[in-house]
Amino acid sequence: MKTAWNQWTDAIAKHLSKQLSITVDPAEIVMPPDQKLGDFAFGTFRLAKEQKKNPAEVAKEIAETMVPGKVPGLESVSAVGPYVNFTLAIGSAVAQVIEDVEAAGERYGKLAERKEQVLLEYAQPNTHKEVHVGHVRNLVLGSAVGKLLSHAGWNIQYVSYHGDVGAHVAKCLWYLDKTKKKISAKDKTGKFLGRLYAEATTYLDDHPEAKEEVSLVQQKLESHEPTWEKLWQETRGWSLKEMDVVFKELGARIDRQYLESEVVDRGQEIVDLLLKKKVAKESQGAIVVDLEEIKLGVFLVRKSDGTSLYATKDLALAELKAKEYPTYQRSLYIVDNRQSFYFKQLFETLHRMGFDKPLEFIGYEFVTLKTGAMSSREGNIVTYESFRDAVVDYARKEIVARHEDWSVKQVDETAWALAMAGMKFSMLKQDNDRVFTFDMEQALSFDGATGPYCQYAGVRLSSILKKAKSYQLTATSLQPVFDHPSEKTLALMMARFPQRVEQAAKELRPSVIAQYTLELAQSINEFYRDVPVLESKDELLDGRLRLAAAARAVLSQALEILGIPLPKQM
RNA sequence: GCAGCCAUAGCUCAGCUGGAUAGAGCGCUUCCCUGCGAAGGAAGAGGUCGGACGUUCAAAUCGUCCUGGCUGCACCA
Repeated sequence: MKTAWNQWTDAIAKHLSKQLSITVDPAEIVMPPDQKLGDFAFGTFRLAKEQKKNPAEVAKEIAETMVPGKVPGLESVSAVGPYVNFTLAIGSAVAQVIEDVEAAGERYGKLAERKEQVLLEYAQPNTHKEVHVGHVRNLVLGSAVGKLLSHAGWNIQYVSYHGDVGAHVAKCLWYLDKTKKKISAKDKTGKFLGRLYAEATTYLDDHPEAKEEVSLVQQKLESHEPTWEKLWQETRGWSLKEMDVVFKELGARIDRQYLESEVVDRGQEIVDLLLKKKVAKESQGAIVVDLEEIKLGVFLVRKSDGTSLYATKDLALAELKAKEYPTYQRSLYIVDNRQSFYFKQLFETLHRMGFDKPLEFIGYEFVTLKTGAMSSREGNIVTYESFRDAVVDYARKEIVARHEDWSVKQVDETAWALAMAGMKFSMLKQDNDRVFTFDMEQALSFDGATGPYCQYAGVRLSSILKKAKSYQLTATSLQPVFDHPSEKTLALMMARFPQRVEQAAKELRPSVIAQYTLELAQSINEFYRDVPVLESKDELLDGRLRLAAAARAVLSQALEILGIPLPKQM
């Protein structure tokens, strides 16, 4: 379906093409920097060059000879400098956008459905460690990328991957055993294990001689020694259960949970295969893939003691994914940018072993603190839980201050919606390739460019619509009665949504949608500031209410991509 | 040494498939609630778009070089 926006630019481009006897692409119809100049603009640079004339003159000629009425909905044409500016009539423009949104309903802004499957790997916290704000960025970003691609029509399969074996597990369990910690029922959490892991790390720094003991534990774990195996399975369960809760809270969908333990054996087989195919070779006792000639260094796939490492398992994981999802068209990995070099090596190695399925790496910069990098060693990790609790508490306090009469349930539900908005929006509003400096003080603000700000605009519209229920609507069909510039600004903003979704999906950048949501919220603010909806009469009242409802629908769609709910009240 | 990312207002960031006076938010200075909710809005101060050269009618945007910061680069994950 052609959107209102495309209809306008197409019509203008077509008319210009005809009048000037040249081909004007609709993409050449752009937006002026200031809406006072017009709603659309056409730069005459190319034309002027061809005709060897001054661009301003060309613009003036076009504007003078063009009859606005020839293009439906167009009100006026004017030349400013080298640009021809086009202004739409408010009434019909707004009505057209509302009709678009109403007709599309839930599908507004969504691109044509396609069958192709996309694998999206994200959510890779390890077991036996704490889930911290760094993981939150991954989870929130991954979910948004998935939603974005869904809107663009792809069939997304969300996949998580957890390191449940390896040195860090051995370290944690070794320390648990060594210190003979008493474990109470409430200790059976991933958080508890994460703290143990941190303590173990500190201990080992002071007692490097104990590393041999850890190594021994790791060997016992890898040889499935029954007592250790049992402890491993039990503790892993705590972590996985906790992650499950975290993912659910953040609305991070997982269709298939992969664990390193299920690919480690196959990984070793693949290394043997690579050796046989001479893709890999022995070096200093270890097995590597030499990628020096393409400046990718050497890729270690098996340690000299014969045990596996990350790469060993990732090779097998790629294979397993391809086996379980044989028809996938794209396979995305949402991973910390610090691993981009590693992933280049991995993809190249997969390629050399004959793996020809498409793979894409989506990197994002890490999360740091004002006081410096987060490190379990220094114990300055901001855990997901502490972050969430602080934001929820803050939200609750703000709500109670405004609504003394609300029930506990109402306060809790709304606090949750605001907290999620605050957390997610702050993580999504900036681009992936920017280091995110986590600042609790900033996180605890719902003013300005924040998630709650966006929600507030929607809530205000809801408030108007709710009050309007007592009004008697007289008109049934939408009339082009709109007359305020703020109505048009809002409508044009709504009309731009589909193309922003398309852009964001193409670039895999949820920040495009976050920025759009802010702009839309601002337009909504202008609208209800300037336009007295409930004081309007008859068709105008009806039209404005429908504009408000449509605007709220678009806002809600945009927020949905970001994983942010729109509360009824706040 | 090799590679990747970043550099735009005091701070946090948009804008980057070249185009009209470089935009938000925070903070700061003033205003606006008996008005469809002030988690809002209006106004103001604040910028050599890191630097140089180049391409172009036109560069924050493209290219080259440089500077500064961050991050990777063999037995961690």
